[in-house]
Amino acid sequence: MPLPNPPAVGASGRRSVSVSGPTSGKAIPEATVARLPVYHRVLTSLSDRGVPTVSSEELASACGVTSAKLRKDLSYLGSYGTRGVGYDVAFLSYQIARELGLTNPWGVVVVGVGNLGRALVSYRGFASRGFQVVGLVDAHPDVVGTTVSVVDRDLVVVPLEELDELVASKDAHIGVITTPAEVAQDIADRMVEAGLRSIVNFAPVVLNVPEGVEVRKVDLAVELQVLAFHEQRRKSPVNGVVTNLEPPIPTPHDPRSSKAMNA
Amino acid sequence: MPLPNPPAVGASGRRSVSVSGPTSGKAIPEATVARLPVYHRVLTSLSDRGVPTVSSEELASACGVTSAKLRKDLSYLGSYGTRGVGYDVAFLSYQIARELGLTNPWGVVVVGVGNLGRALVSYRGFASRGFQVVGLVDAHPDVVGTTVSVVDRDLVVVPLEELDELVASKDAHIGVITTPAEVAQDIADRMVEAGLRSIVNFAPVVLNVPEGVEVRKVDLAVELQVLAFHEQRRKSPVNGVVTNLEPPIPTPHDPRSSKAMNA
DNA sequence: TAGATTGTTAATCGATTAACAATC
DNA sequence: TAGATTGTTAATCGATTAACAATC
Repeated sequence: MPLPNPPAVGASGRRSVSVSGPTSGKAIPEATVARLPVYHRVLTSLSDRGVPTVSSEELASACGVTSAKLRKDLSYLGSYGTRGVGYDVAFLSYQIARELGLTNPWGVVVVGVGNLGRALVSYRGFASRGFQVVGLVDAHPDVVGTTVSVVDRDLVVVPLEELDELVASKDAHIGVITTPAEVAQDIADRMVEAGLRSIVNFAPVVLNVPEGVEVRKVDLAVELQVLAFHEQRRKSPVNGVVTNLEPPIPTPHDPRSSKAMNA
Repeated sequence: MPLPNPPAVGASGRRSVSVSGPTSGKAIPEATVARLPVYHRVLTSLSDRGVPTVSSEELASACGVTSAKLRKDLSYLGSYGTRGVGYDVAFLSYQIARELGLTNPWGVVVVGVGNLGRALVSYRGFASRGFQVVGLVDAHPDVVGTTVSVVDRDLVVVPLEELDELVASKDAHIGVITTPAEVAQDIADRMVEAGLRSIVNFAPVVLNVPEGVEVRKVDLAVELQVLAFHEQRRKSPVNGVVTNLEPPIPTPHDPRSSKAMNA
């Protein structure tokens, strides 16, 4: 019974995501980790449609990356393809799921049950394999005690004071912040205090967290502003600024009255 | 009347974001562009609190980056600081706003007025300087014709067929997709057809768009999965996989019956 | 002036890419 | 076998970092 190609251990040794690899071995670059969920989703979709195998060219195209990048990314996980054939969809999907830690469920606590929080927990993407909303928290008395239906059942919103208890009793690992910006830092502090080490932050603030706690920020305003930058470039393709002679709006006062504006 | 330090033109010439710079000149790296909105927000906050000047060390700390990175980023825009003093908050804020194209407003059209779409348009972050929701679109007859209050006024949801007309009449430049995944590609096609070149996609699919159209993807599932990866590493710090001897769930069929699983 | 802080340089690091030997 | 496609290499590219000369 021939074993799969043994994962190429050793290699050079870039500094990346701690240790990992198929059964032992190489570190996985952060850029690769961020793409694995996309590969996994597309593979799941192919699997649902009954596609048995896929080439790196086909899969890459469906994922919006180049085939070279895809193959390189997958090579960090091990040798799961077959030369001349491609990848077995179900097998590769499972390997990625395993690498991402999706084979057992992670408990998620959502703090801030306003419009956004409610929208997210009812969002299909949340139910995607490996995650379960195990608690809803809010500080507002009007919201606490109300029932919100998440994917598989109903949850009662609990007050902020019960966050610690909730995290412990439900074995939650991930916190999602959907509060107003003003209170987000306080919520983050409480989450860390409660033992959470992974946070998704939807509030438009930079969170200050201790070493070892990972924060992923989701910010519509940032996305819009990056797009606006490119829109502006489109309008004046050669020389950035269109209305360059408009009146200097802010009048620098403190130092640098010399640095007012230039034509 | 001394002019500000002339922007250092020329330099080496990395390939980055087309052309740009203070009044002419250097390209701005994408990584820098993605951080400018954060700098801008923090500067706005400092300005609101009446802080007149800030050092790169202070600002960097508030933005969650290193001061070296901050200064390098700002150097792409021009020389807007004062050695020995720091940066004038209002002045620097304005320069970044100008660079990002936030000095004139960009019209935004939101397609998909479900829970998420509604939450986003009522979200404060949307009202952040330079953006205005000028249209709401939905395909569902129950939603079309209903009124939704956005930041400054009410908008009536229009049917998908009126997207072209809407984009043209309101001079919209950015499209936001908050529909179910199944229809997102169709919506993207229609947006491109309507003339939009900037899209924010909240649907969990990879959109296929022509050259020149920019898509920013926002995906909670991806964020959660990246965090799950790190959580898993935390559980088994040395050797990635904990339950490595669990039964091989997917049985690869097509090729590679040889590549079943390894211990 | 002396102290503080910027703007820039150069080295390092990580990510991408193209090409191709290995091999199914 | 001949054709197809992976896994890996090496070159390139872009981003980060530390250090410091310039200068307010």
